[in-house]
Amino acid sequence: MNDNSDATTGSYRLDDQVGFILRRANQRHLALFARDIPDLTPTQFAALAKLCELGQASQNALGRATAMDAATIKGVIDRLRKRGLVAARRDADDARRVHLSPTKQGQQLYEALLPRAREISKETLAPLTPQEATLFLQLLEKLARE
Amino acid sequence: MNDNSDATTGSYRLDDQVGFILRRANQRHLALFARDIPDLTPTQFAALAKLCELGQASQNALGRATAMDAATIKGVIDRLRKRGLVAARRDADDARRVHLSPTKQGQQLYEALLPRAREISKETLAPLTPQEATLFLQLLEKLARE
DNA sequence: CAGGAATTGTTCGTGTACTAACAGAAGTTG
DNA sequence: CAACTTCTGTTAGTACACGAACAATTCCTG
Repeated sequence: MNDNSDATTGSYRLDDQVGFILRRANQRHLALFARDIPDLTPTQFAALAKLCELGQASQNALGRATAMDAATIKGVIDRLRKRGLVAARRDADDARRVHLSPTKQGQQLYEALLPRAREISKETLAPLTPQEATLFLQLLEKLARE
Repeated sequence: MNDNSDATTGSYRLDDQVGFILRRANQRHLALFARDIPDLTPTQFAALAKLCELGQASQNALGRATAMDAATIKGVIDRLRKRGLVAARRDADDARRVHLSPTKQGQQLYEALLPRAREISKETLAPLTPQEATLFLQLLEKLARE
């Protein structure tokens, strides 16, 4: 009964902990992204991509759609606006809201980067067989939910 | 042949990309950690845990063992030193090196937190069955390698 | 409709994370 | 042994990421 699978007894090796391996897997993905798309961070690309998917959104709504809190999405959008990829204006119906939409330039950049973005996902999963990759994504999605 | 599994054609949905889900999974883990161990960040705990496992290490070597670059591990160690959890002294044999070891307090804190750390790993994997969790960790490790 | 509650966005502070550039020490090789 | 290279740690700069506190606006409910 000392097989280390119990959460309260047995040895604890940092290298075997989900959190630690998750962090390293994320690091590897970030490195691939930075190599293939150096002009945009993964976070910035996520915000731009989701905004292009949606067509438009308020700032906080875009943050929720991309799993960024209000403080984080603000910085990301500020940088995308500064580069002319995203347009912002005050919402007419709700004076609190900032209405966001991709600029033509933002839309074009997004579409131009799509092949590379697909390639990055592929490379990230390259250590797995196609069957393993499919299964992995299903399990990972379960972990991420909530 | 338009099943979206090709890396160069088909639709691209942000929500289905490895990198995006990986980031969300990591976020969920970080939230669990912060809830159960509010006094230490996951990174700080990783550095302390690995240093306790090894007994001692140079600063950069500890960084490599915990997947942190030189700039990152410095900040982490600075904070652990400030809290009296890690002791540092210049290495006698190699004047470049900073020799690190856990203090008695650091060792005690590490051991006191172990049950909670195990619980966090367990909670993180809770959405999966034990069989799924084992498989998931194997696949994740493959992705993280390199 | 008035007053409390919830939402939106902003700011501040702390903590990763990585790049680039640097200085000093140690190792390698002609 | 001298030049080159590598390794160690440090600093500066940029970019997430989150909690907490805040003001303005809108919503809800009595």
